[in-house]
Order: sequence, then structure tokens, then C-alpha cells
Amino acid sequence: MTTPLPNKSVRGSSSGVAIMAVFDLLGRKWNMRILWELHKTSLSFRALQQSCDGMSPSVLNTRIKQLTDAKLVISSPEGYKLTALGTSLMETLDPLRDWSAQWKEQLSK
Amino acid sequence: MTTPLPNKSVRGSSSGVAIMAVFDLLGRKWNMRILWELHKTSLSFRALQQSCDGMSPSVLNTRIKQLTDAKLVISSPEGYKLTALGTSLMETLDPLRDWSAQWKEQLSK
DNA sequence: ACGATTCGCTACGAAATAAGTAGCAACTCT
DNA sequence: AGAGTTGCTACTTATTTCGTAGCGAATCGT
Repeated sequence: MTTPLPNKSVRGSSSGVAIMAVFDLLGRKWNMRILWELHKTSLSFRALQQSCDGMSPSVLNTRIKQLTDAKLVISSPEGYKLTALGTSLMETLDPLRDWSAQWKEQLSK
Repeated sequence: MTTPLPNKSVRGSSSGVAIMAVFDLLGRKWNMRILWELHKTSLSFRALQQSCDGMSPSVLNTRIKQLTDAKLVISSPEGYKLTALGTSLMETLDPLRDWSAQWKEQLSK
């Protein structure tokens, strides 16, 4: 399992440009979704699994590790939750909700 | 090839919530990156391939089709370029650049 | 104290997706 | 006409994701 992080080589791109690492990390299936679910509330492993359409536990497990390595998620007594960094990411991604509504509308025309 | 679109079922999630479709679409490898590259300038097939670390043409081809279906990218005489919708998506994703810098800094501590 | 649940997580084979390489038809340039 | 470029397809291999089963530890109810 390789976690895409800035500075580290990001899938062939030697540039080490931070945003490429973001694309790589968020480009993995489920990562965005997991952050999204945890944005609302902290969740246990199994609860998180349920809220993500019953995604397979093996993948969830590797995702949790990646997101933890990336310091976006942390394990706590109440379950998994976002770190401050993770919360700030979700905040910058927040406008996506409005955009998606607009997109949906455009596509239906 | 299935293109995740709002309204359409999004990978098991019956909700049809638009933002889930966004996560699904952007969660596929290369999609975010392709949009990012096209944000700067329109590119030919091969130029786009080069700018994405030489990604395989087969995948690039399916991605172009998906992004075209999603009305985010369009083919023009000057090459592939973003639609207005695609541009607006990249604009909402723009704060990600600043966030990634912050992230990089936090991780190095 | 006992079984029954629930929990986080691992194992592992099957299915889906991505990578890598070769090459072709159409076009341009000389 | 010949050489180079472009968009793209075909096909094989590698990697990622899925799906299911299940284990050991903690918690619950009785």
C-alpha cells in the first residue's frame, strides 16, 4: 500500500507538486466519500462501511490507513473522525455541493 | 464503460445525490488530473497524454469519453478543452491548490 | 459465568480497472 | 512519393477493488 503524499514521488510524476498528490489521493476510489461521511459525524469502522454503500472492509481498511498517514483522519474513542487538516479539506471542497447541483441541472437539459 | 452522472444510479447508491456522482467521477484515476491540465490550455490527445505522465492511451481514451459525456470536456479544432461547466468545476476546485500547500507543510512537521 | 452480539480487522479468490506496448488509418509537410 | 504526426484501437499483463468468510477481542444480556 502506498499513500500518496506531497514530497514523495507521486506515481511517476517526479515534480513532487503537492496538488498532484492531492489528485492521486482523492483519485482513489472511496477516499473523497469517506471524508465526506466523516465530515458529518465520527463513525466506527462498521458504521463507516455501511454509510459507504457497504464497501468492502479490505479496501476500507487500506483507505483508513492512507488517510491516517495523510493526517486527514484519526482514530478516537468515538470512532474515526477528521483531523483539523481533514476538516479544512472538506471545507475547501464544500462548494462542490453547489456545483454538483448546477451540473445536474445542466445535464438534464 | 459507465460514466457516473447525477440522476443515474451511482455505484449502488440509490440516492442519486448529485455530489455522489461527482465523487464517483472524480474518484476515477486521472479524471481530476486531466481537467487540471486542460484548465491551463487546450491540448491534443497526445499532448494531453504527455502532460499526464504518459498515461496509457487506452485509459485516456475512455476518460475523454466519460468527461465528454459529463459535458466537462469538448473536442475542438484546437484540441480538447474544458466546457463552461468544466471550467466552473475547476474554479470551485481552485482553493485546493492553497490547501495542498498547507497540507504539505503540516505533513513535514 | 455463559453464550450471543458486536467490533475492528485480515485472508483470499474473483471481478473490474489501469498500464504498457504495438500498430493502423488519416492527415500534413516536404 | 516518403516521412512524420495525430487520434485512436487491440491486446496482454499488472494492479486495484470487490465480495465473502471468518477470527480474536470487547461488550452485552441473563
